[in-house]
Amino acid sequence: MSKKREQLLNVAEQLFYDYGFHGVGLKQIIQEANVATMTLYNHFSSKDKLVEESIRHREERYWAYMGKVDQHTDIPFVTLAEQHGHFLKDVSPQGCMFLRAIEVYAETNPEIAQIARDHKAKLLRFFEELGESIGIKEHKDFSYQFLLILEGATSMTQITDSEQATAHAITMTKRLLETYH
Amino acid sequence: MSKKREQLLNVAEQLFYDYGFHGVGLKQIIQEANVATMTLYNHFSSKDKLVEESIRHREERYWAYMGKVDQHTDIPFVTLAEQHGHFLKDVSPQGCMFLRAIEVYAETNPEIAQIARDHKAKLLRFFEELGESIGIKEHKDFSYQFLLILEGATSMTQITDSEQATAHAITMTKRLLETYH
DNA sequence: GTTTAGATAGAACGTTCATTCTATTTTAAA
DNA sequence: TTTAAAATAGAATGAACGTTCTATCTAAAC
Repeated sequence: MSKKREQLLNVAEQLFYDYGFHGVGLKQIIQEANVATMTLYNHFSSKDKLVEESIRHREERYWAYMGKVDQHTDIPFVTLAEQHGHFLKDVSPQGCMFLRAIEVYAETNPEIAQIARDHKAKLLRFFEELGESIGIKEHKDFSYQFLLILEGATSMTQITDSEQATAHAITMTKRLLETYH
Repeated sequence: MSKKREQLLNVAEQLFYDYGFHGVGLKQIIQEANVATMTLYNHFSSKDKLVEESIRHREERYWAYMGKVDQHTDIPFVTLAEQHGHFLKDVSPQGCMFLRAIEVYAETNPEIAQIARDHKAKLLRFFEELGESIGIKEHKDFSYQFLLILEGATSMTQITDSEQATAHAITMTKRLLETYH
């Protein structure tokens, strides 16, 4: 993978997250990435394509936190809640970039919105399969409610702080496990 | 209150919600509200002021759902979860406008971000006082987790649908009440 | 009937936007 | 060392942006 391309994706992901997809111009991205205009257009055919790739880029970062959890522990879901909390603290203290993409592009660029939706669907399926594999009763309901807790923690991070949000999410996850185990 | 002003606020709130604050131009708002450019500027001194008032406008609509709940019931929190669900279905099926305002304006217009934050703080305080008044143990923890459930339901509405999200939120609220009652 | 305030349409302003073009320079492989 | 590809700075384009201006018109209030 090209070095310039990587720089562009890192800068774009950060700026899009901080100021919103429509709140950042390509000029700013180009400047902060130390890249020429045509370098951007050689790697990405349009701003919307750059948005697309930025979302995929963040998806990989999220799975770097969640995908490596040891699934053979007794309590992988508590660890997953903790990892989600680390992601909130390190990367995503101001809400969820995927949900924002759905909001902003649902009506204007369905392709982008779908990428974000697919990510959430994949996450839910991941929880369902993991829940089933460790013998959780009604693993579909359990997974839905577990994801609801994580999404709630993401939002609460915007209102209070990630530590508090994560601590409560972990408490709630433990109670959820008691209910469905 | 002026009729034109009300038209502007209704249209602006809807368009800002559907396409994002930066995704809508004043031209579109003016056209859909059937109003002249200068009429908008006579009522609101800038686009940012219109954004501000649109957020306050939506705040009133939210309290119209949540503020009228009979607080002398045994189970006002279940009713509040239901009302939140109605708000999601009727008004807010695509995420939370207040959180989006915080995200987009945190760095560029702190005044707008603060209005949205104040709304969430007020909501949390409302739950805390209500929880204390009906004798809930550790009413602060309870209220935080209740709000986390509602925020989670708002996000899950974007991923699945409001009916499913609300049903799970009510189930979780009932369990939360068992824990803290 | 006259006055006063508000609303109208639409042009104009200066800025920013995404995108394209050009011409030069750097980089890396052959 | 030659060659081809990639990256550069920066100007040019046309559209959209928020905002202001102008000049006409409507509608009550006196």
